[in-house]
Parts: sequence; structure tokens; C-alpha cells
Amino acid sequence: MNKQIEATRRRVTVKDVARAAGVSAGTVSNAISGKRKVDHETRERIDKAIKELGYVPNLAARGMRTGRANTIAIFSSMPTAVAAGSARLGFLMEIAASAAVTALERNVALVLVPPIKHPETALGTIPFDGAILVEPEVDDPYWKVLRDRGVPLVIIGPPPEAAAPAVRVDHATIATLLIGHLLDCGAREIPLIVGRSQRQSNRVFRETYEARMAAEGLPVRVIEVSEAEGEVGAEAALLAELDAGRSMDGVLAPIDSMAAGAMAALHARGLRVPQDVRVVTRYDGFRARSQTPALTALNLRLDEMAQLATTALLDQLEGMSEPVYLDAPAPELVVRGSTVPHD
Amino acid sequence: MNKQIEATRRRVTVKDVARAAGVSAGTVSNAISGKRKVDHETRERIDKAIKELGYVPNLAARGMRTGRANTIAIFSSMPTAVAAGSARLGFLMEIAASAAVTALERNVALVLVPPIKHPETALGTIPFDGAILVEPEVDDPYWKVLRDRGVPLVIIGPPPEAAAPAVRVDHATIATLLIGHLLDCGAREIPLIVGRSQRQSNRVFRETYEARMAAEGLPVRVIEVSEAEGEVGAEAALLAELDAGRSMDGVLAPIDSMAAGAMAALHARGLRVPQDVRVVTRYDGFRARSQTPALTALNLRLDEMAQLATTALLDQLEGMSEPVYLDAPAPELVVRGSTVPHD
DNA sequence: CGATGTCGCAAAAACGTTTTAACAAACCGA
DNA sequence: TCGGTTTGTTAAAACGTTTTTGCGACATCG
Repeated sequence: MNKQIEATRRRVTVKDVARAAGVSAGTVSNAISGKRKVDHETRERIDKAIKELGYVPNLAARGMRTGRANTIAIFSSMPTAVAAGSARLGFLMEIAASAAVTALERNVALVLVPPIKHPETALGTIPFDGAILVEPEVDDPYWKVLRDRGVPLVIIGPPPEAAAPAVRVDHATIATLLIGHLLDCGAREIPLIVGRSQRQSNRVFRETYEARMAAEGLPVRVIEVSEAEGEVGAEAALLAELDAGRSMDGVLAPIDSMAAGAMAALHARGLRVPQDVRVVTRYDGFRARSQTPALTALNLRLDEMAQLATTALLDQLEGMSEPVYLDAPAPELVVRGSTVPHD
Repeated sequence: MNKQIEATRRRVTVKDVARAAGVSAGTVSNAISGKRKVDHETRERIDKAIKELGYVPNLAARGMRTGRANTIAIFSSMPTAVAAGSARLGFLMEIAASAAVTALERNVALVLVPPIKHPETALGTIPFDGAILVEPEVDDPYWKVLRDRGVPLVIIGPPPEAAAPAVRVDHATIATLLIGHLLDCGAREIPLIVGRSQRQSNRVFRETYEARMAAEGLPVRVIEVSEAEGEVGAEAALLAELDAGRSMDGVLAPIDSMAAGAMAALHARGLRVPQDVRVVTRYDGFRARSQTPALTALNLRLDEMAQLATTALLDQLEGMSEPVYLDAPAPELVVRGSTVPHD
């Protein structure tokens, strides 16, 4: 296997296979793709030749002819997420991992696209047939350029425009589920700790909370915390609330870092969880599980969401279906010690 | 932007640009790539034409001609990792994220390859010029097929063969650093909690530990725990050790889940950390940070490792350098409350 | 028996780019 | 002034597939 030989050995092409099998190149192609009928016996000869010669198709050539890269891209603000901590990273990577598996099962590879300064350059640099966009923000730069270029696209998360094909994550359903559980557990005074930014999820969570509490005739108390402050911000805010003498028997903190901060504040003031106060959060990640007691949260079924989105995108690419608008699988409540005393 | 027009509009090619700029196709190519000199003035005409026509190069065609996909693949056992929990996932994704950024800065995309049943199929399905292999196991199936095919490759982790180009992670250095810190903190009776499997890291950690303890004239106590048991396995094993009356004033638990189990066992027996027992682990992830007190661990500088590996691979692909054997950046001790009482 | 399909395959065109070979024009040193 | 080099460009070849077109052989039908 020395270098000279290695460098000298020409790549095995479809023509070589054709010659070895005594057929034409086109027939080999048809045999491989199965697009046209080829006689059973000749197909066997071809298969044999492929094996013997160790033929591997040149994907670039195929791609040029077919116009497809057999690749989909997943756009996300991952490095930002790395900076933001493992919780967000875990969220994104559960999705990426599941998407990669699903895509590969259909012979499509997944390319990872981190945020870059000029989103347009991605189009000229990265070969891909379609894209998955994870939780675009409002006015997301990727969303704009992908839409303008007419790239087949599926969004995971709340769609930035009504018409965008997406696996819709319905934050209202999520909020309702969490609030309902707190009420079921007997909580009546439930402040909401929510991010200050104008992200859709914050807005929807807040609206849903306000409507439900009002409907139940319960007090509405919204505590805004800047996302950047995260855990310590939430802790400080809840401490202030407690020290102002406002009692509570539940806390709704969708962002897991803020839920962790809330737990710290409650512990600091000697309040027992769940006996005195019940706490719930949204994403059932490591952070939620590593609190004491562990936090009741939701199984958002990210793997299924990713699988759904990937399948929808690939179907669309193969012309098997129009762009679709799917609902994310229903989240499941994972009840833990923070709302129900453990066994 | 209706469909008919969309479908009817032919793709803009280099020929169109050439015609618009009044030059030949070859000149346009040279202008874009910069490989050959083209007159300043004509280059400007070409640039203008490109902008006006909205030309985007056909990457498949380019790839076919040049024989390069402008893509590298990162192979890892990610889905396994998802199953294994966020700690391992965080580890892998820190690497993937950093590699994606570094690659994209050099106009190369990163494709994510999850483990598949038949590693060979990856070669025929995924277009890539080179690969990064993250912590291959002994007899790693990917390693074998990639090596046999002669794919340019850089490993992150301990290389499976001496000759393999890799960003070498030296587990001995890591072990020495951690043990040294425990000794510095005054610990003298330090059991090692280590995985039972024959992974290199386990072996090296164990050997380094045994050698150092022997050299210091201190007792050697190795506690093996099956990786599958993880946290609960480590907890049970350490409880057994404690209940057998074996005292300790330090614990070396490289795997973070096992360190978490150790913490639980120590707490359960009323031992104070760090006053009575000091605890260290290897990967400074969320898990280490979310213990109380937080665990002293190492900043392994995964982002730099990934950047190094990616750069090395791309240099190799561009023929700028031979395959290289790099040392990973020196890990840094992150001292936390589990070894030094906090402020 | 002739017309009409059907089947399996070969030959060649086409995909869009990069690279090679050739060349004219300009420039240079002697 | 002349051979030789440099410069900027063009035309054409080449990359390895897939797809289109056409054709002979053979079956089927009226």
C-alpha cells in the first residue's frame, strides 16, 4: 500500500464495471439505481463486478447530473449555545443527533452549520438540498436568506411566518400542561418566572399563564428575568419576592436555569419542595434532573420532533409531498419530586 | 415568484457570467478562484456580472472536476451518547461545534455521521474529503474502514495505533494533574473509581494512579465499576468501601457520573466535602458543576482540540502538510469547592 | 402475416466546472 | 532587430455520472 501505487491507481469508474460485466455504462447505472429494469442475470454480473473491483460511486458526478447533493443542512446557533451552557447545547444536540440518524437511514447526510457572519456565503460554500432550522428567532438572518433563495426548508419550533413549513412547537400547550399540573397538585399562588426577551416562547407562555390564572380566579404574578442573568438572576428575583412577604405554593419557571435559581432561593428561605412549594420547568434535561428534589418537567420528545422534521423535508425533496405543517408530538409530563413527594 | 417561472428559470452558470462580461468561461473560473492572474479591469467586469446575475457556483460540478467535496466528516458514537446521558453528549458536541466553526472558516462544511450498522456504506453515501474520529474505541469499526480506504484522518483522543495522526489526549498527564492536586490538598488515602471496560483511558488512568501512589508510599485502592452502572454503581461501590471500614480522605473519579455517585455516597455517610474527603473528576461539564459543592475538574479545552484537529486535517488535505501528530493543549485544573473550601 | 408493443440494452448527450494547451500581444535584453 | 519570456486570454478537453434516444429481438394481437 505504498504511496506511489496509491497515487497511481486510477479511481474505479462505472465504465470499468461496465467493461468487466460486458455491458454498457448506462446499464450499470440502471442496475445500481434500480430506476429501469435490467435482466436478472446481467444484474448479477454487474453486482459481481462491482464487488470485485471495489467500485464506489463518485458522488460529486452523480450530484452534478441529478442536481442533488444528498445532503441536508441543519442551521442553529450552536456555538452561541455552547457559550450559553450545556442545557441549551443538550437541546440542540438531541435534535441534531436524531436528525442525522433519520437522514442517514435515507441515504442523506447531515451537515452542521454554525452561525456565520454572512449567512449568504453558506449558500455558495455548503452543498445541500434542503435545510432544517432550529428555533429561529424573530427576524432570524438564516430564515430570511433561505426563504429568499427558495431553499426547501422545515422549521423546528414556532414558525416565524404562518406560511412556513414547520414542526410546530405549541408553547401554549406546553404552558397549559405545566400550569394544569401545578393546579392539580393544589398550588394556588403561582408566580411565573419568565425571560425578559421578546422571544415567542416567552410571550406565549406569559399570555397563557395570565389567561389561565385569571380564569381560575387566582392571582397573576409575573417575574421577568433577563436571559443573560439566568440562574442567579432568577434566584435574586425570587428572593426579593419572598422577602417582600409574598407567599407562594408553586413556581412556574419554564427556563431550566431559572428553575434552578428558584430552587436555590426556596432552599435559602427554608421552604420545602414540594411540601410548601411545587416547582415545574419545561425542558427535562440534565439540569432539571440534577436538582434536589428533581424537577417535574416535560419530555418534549425532541428526537421525535427531529425525526418528523427530517422525514418531512426529505419527502418534500423527493417530491413525495408538498411542504407540510406538522404538529410536534404531544409533550409528556414527567412527574418528579418537585411536585409530588417521592415514594 | 410563482412556481412556473421558478421552475422554468434556468440556473445561472459560469457561461452566462462569461457572456455578460465578454470573456470566456475559463477566465471567469480563474477570476473566482484566483488561481491564475486575470487583468484587474476584466476581473471587475466579471465581479459585476456575477452580482447582477446572482451567480452561485454549482458545487457538485466543481467537486467533480477538482475531486474534492469541500466537506469533512466527524464520526462519533453520538446517539449512543444521547442514550448515555448529557455528559457524554456535551463532550461530543463541544467538539463538533468547534470543528464546524473552524472548518467553515476555511470554506469547508462539517457533516455529522452517527454510528451505523455498516460503516462501509458511509463511504458510498456521504461525500467527504477527510474525517475526524472522536475517541475511537479499541477495534473501532470506523477506524478500520477509514484506515483501509486511505481516507485522510485525524483522531481526537488516544490513537488506536501509534502511527495514526491524532490530537493526542494524554490521559497520563490528566491523571497526574488530578492526583497531584489531591495530594497537594493533603489527601493521603485516595481510592480510584474507574470504569471496568478495557478502554484506553481506564487503563492509563489506573496505571498512572498505581505508579504515583506507590511512589508516594500511599495505599493503592482501585474500585472498578461497570460503565453501564454509572452513578448508582459508583455510589453502591463506594458505600460498600466505606461500610467495610476503609477510611479515605480523597476520591479520584475520572468519569463524571461516577464522581456524582461518589458524592452521594459520601453525603449519605455524613462525610463532609471537602473537609473530610476531597473529590476530583475529569470532565468539567455541567454535571461536575452542579454538584454541591461543585467538583474540581479539568478544563480539557475541547474547543481548542477540535480546532487543532480540524486545522491539521484541512492542512493535510490541501497538501500543505504531512499527517501530523499533535499534542492536545494542556488541560487546566479548575479548582472548586470539592477540594478547597469555598470563599 | 403484418402491425404493434414490450423488453433489455447500447450509444451518446448532457450536467457545469476546472484545467490544459495554444496563442497573440506586449515586453525585454542583447 | 531578433529570439525569448511574460501576460492575459480562449477554445477545448476532461471529470463520472444519469438520462435520453434508438434499435434489434421477440412476443402479442387482429
